[in-house]
Amino acid sequence: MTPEEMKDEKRERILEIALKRFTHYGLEKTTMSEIADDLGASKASLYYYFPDKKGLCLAVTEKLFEGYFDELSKKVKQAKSADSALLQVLEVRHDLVKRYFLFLMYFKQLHDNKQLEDYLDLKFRDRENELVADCIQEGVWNGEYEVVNVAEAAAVYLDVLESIPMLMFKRNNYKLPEAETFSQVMRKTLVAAHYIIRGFHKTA
Amino acid sequence: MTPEEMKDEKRERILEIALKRFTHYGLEKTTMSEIADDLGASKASLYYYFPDKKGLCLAVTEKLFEGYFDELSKKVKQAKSADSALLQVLEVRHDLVKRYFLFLMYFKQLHDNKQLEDYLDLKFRDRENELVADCIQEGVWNGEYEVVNVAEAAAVYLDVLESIPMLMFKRNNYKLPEAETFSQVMRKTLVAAHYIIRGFHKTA
DNA sequence: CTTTGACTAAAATTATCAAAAAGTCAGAAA
DNA sequence: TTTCTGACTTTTTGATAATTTTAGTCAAAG
Repeated sequence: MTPEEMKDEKRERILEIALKRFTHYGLEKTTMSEIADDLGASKASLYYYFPDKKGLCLAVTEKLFEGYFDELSKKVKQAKSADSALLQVLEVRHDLVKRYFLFLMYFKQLHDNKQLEDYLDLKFRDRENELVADCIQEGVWNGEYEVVNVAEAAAVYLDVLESIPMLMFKRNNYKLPEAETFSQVMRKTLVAAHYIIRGFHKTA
Repeated sequence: MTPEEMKDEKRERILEIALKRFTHYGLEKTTMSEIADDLGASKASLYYYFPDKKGLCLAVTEKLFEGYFDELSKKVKQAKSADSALLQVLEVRHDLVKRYFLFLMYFKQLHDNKQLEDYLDLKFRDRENELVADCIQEGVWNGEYEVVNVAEAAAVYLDVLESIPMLMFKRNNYKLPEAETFSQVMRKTLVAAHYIIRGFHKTA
């Protein structure tokens, strides 16, 4: 194993450990010292692998989203129809939110930084939009759908998938959700998605 | 004029004055003394007409929503089709949010009280749901729509109308929106409503 | 090249206290 | 009797300062 590979591997270990903490306690309740302790090393050594806490968080985020998009692309490719592809998007997305709720929730405070926001919009939202737009475009081509502005339709679909959970969590007074809450969110979102998708279909 | 009517009229004046302050400065930036000054009376006299600040806020809220529902019912009754009725709901709702944004926004902090939340859910959300359900039911009866669970469909429609603006305000970092932001919100919500409504229609 | 303990700087937390606001009440005014 | 008020108490809020925690640095060691 080359030194370069050693270093990458250690970076990966740090990312895994950090993700665990972030998932369980959230960003702001995780200190660099705790991550270092979990790693069995000193805090200072973390700064050898990452420039600062923000950099570490960003790397964790990217790793998480890469995994998300891998899963998403796989599921969408397997789908037999545009309808089922769009429902797959809903499902994979829901799994992500359920699993990494705390991490994703306290995301914002990491990004009081305009630059980072833009970066993530590009990397995350745009990519998701394109993927969904492809699903809808596919539906249009095979005659399943009748949609004039495909990009707009994709954006709306994703906006609803994002906003309905927000609404539900608000109605839950922003408390940490129980399993029951998540399944309510899933149900609501599914119904909304159902009608939106029906709206993509050809009308009578 | 009976003494009872005199009292009611004064109550109304207080409500109007309070609503003005709440609209302009929000709930927490409005003191009872300021309202009293606007009224040209002493703060203590307010407590003759309302039990406490919460009670006053609640009365203002109810008055506001009564006006909202009056407007809403009128517009919905005038609508020529279920589609246009549902779009009227969107429009009247948008006007309300735009006009009383500050007041509606800082609503939550008034209602750290479970009891009040429930009360408002009953009085406000349920009533809105019923009204929209009637629109959709009408559409089903006249052959415009094909919707199995009308109450569920109504709930989804209103959830989308509520959640898309939330999402947009979040993306605006919860800053006080400019006029331009409101029109973006309106546009987004309109597109979402468009597809949901299309989803209510009979499919090919 | 990697790691660390000991360090500094910055941020978050808590404690304190004065000012502001909510809310009360005995009694005046109508 | 009904409506209103000035003077009052209690509660909340906000600013500031003291304290602790955490991020981040660095010279030196392995």
